[in-house]
Amino acid sequence: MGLRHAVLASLLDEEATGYELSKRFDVSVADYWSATPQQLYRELERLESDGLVHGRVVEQERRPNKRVFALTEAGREELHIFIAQPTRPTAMRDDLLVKLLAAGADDLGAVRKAFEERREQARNKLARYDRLRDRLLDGKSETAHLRDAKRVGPYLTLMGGRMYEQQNILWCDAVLDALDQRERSALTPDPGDRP
Amino acid sequence: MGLRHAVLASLLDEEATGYELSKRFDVSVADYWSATPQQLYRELERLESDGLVHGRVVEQERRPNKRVFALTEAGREELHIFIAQPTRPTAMRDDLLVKLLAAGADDLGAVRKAFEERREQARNKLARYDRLRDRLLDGKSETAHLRDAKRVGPYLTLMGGRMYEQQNILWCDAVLDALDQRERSALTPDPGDRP
DNA sequence: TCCCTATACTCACTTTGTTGAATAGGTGCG
DNA sequence: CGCACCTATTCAACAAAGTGAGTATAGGGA
Repeated sequence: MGLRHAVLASLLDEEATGYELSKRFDVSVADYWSATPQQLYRELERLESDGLVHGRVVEQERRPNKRVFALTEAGREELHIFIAQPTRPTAMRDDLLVKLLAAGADDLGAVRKAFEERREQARNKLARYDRLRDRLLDGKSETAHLRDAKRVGPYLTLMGGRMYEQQNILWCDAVLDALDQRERSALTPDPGDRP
Repeated sequence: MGLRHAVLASLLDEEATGYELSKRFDVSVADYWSATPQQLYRELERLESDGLVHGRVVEQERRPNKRVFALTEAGREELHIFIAQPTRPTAMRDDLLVKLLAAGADDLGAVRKAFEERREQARNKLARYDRLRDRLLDGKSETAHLRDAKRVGPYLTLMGGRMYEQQNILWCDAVLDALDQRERSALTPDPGDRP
């Protein structure tokens, strides 16, 4: 039931069409959730049949008609209930971990490449988060924002993503360092080594 | 195809029955992957019919017979191929993020509770990782281990998990601090505030 | 003796996520 | 003018992951 609540949360700020949501979940919300258009349209239909969102058709002249979905009272209530329920622990499920775990001597090159890519991605995300953060704070201080903003969630989740990517970069650095060390000690004709 | 490779990687060190794997994936490998027994039995069957693992029945006297699965050459090859393939970026998909994002003024108590729980879980995991680390290093230094060990994956993934949990704790601290600030500024009769 | 836990596995089902394509008008560019 | 891309959605089929219950045997403790 993950996507369900992610969609509801995404509709908290403003109503949206399936298409708009697919943009958010492809780029913006994808920071911590992703979904294809198909999933979103399906989820929206289910949410509507459960009465948690309400869609109205907006006729457009020069574009296909669209259905704009908004949260209902029941939808807001559902979010309250969801928030109050126990959170089950999340596993990482990152392919990169599996690759590193499984890597033998032959794979170190490929693993290095994978980690360099990951580090690059993490750096890009971090930069994006920093831009989003600046926009969100809009010149004000963090303290002021946390005091005055209607909802603190958007800022604090952003900080969560930011810290996650920073840690990610550090981990990639550590792994790449370790691989370097390996390579060097494999190359040097190691004099005093145990067979 | 996530579980598939996680299972293969788990069989790299030693063969196992579905039951044993379910233990690993419930506790140990669950550090970064989790699966129910049913998933594992199904996955093992698929892997066997694809020739990536091979199971042999071990007759037991005082226990039900069991099937012990081991990697085949094709299984090892599959892991090499997997490692060399591009890694697709992983989304976080953490309910806690959605909860925080969606939280309004009424939900701050519930959110606080959720974050305190998460922090506690993270601390426990961290402690477990530290124990595993000590066992893995077995008195040797990190440098020595990285130089001499057959595979560096187990240690480096452990360090990844460790860093992840440390960052998790810091994030929980930050969020809980922010919620505290909120509460205080909501309680104090704020004199010079904009309506 | 009875119940609980551990071993070892299976069946049936639902929910999620992924892939590929079809439809259909509009905008911008060279 | 044609071609690629953007808006906006739908259909069909499948693969992967998760849920819940059930079966059977054995050992240990109250």
